[in-house]
Amino acid sequence: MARWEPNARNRLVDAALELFQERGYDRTTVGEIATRAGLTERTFFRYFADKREVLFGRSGDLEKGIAEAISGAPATTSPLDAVVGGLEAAAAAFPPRRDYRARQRLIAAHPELQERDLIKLASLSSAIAEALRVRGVSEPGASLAAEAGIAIFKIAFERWVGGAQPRDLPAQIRAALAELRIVTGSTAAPTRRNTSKKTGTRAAD
Amino acid sequence: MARWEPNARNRLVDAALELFQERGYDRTTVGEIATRAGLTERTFFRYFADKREVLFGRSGDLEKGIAEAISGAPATTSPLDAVVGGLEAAAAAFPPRRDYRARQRLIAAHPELQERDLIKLASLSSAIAEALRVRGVSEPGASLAAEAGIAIFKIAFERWVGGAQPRDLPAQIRAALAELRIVTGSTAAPTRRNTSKKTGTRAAD
DNA sequence: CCATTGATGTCATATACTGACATCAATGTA
DNA sequence: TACATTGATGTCAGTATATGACATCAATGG
Repeated sequence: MARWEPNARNRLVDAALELFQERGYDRTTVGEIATRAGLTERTFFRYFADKREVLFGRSGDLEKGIAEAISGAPATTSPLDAVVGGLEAAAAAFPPRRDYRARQRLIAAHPELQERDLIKLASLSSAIAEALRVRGVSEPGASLAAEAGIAIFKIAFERWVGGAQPRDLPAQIRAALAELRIVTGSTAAPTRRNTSKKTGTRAAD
Repeated sequence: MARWEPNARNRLVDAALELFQERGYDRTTVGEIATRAGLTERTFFRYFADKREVLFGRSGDLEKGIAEAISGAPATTSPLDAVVGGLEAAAAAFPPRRDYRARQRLIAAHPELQERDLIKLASLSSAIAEALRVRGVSEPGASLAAEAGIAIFKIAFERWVGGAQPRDLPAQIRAALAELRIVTGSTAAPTRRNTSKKTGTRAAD
């Protein structure tokens, strides 16, 4: 018999989600979360740096997946197409949108959670920019393409989760990309030559 | 004789900046800031919702200025051009970049301050999107153009404050816009530095 | 002359978070 | 077997942020 029940981390996440639903985010203390999970407040802070973080556990995985998808894109793919391709690939593996509804409601209602959400996206943006630089895209193009990708993802995700009629997240992403190209005044065909200036030197995937 | 020294708010801001420089952000308590400003901790929290906010006092003005500039743009101006025009106009009125250096260093070194910075930009993005909607731009185009504008501003501001050679902030903004157009596939050109001052980047050959 | 206002102070308290140290089953190892 | 080590957890004390309730008192205006 194990000394402790397993999955302490998951128990904390579940307890937190339940309690946030039942009583709201600010009227739930970390101590209450820990108690429901059969642990103590001190242990909560060993798993999560702060109270907000319990809602953002898996954000690192996404980062890794997207960066890999970008690295794997053909060398001829343009920066933004590589980014959006990576986003689509990651999005295809997302759980059904109903799993995000409660969480998104919480975030929308609490600025401190929005802040955390935003910094996770900023971190994702940095990872994407880095993946582009490895492909030979120079600054500030890499950062701008990354930020554009994040903008696309934000709007697509928002509409996917919140929209009335269910539409595929990858489809939302493609739609947002097309719309961005319209508002930026882009007229060129979607797939163009790589704008990288070091195309020939990129690593062979 | 007035009952209290005037400019309590500014005194708090100045005291905070001084102390953050002297001892670092986390080793400065709100009580110390208040004391240096000749006030009490409680009064600090009457002027600022939290400790971070003391570094973000004027962000509301920017929002208003940009929104107005967008509303004032000719009806024929494209959404993104209207946004960037607004940003340029606001940027032209910025204090010299050395006034931002210390603050940006602080923010860069403290995730909690980055979070606050990001949510201010998100708020600016919402205001811009709203101004575009008033102009008749529909969703998701309005939000995407707004986010694209923020992306441009972020990169331009970063390079303006941190860059080695001083280059006009409006010029940085125009350069970032040109680069974004390249990277979204608006023009097919390499990501070379555009040395021309005002014109958009053309295909170099 | 007096009531009101408003910026500030005082005090009490909740909650988030951290450091230091204790506990003790499991696990390895002489 | 005996014993040292490890690692997840608990206990406890403390600090800092943030908020509510109430007090103060010069200035202001009728």
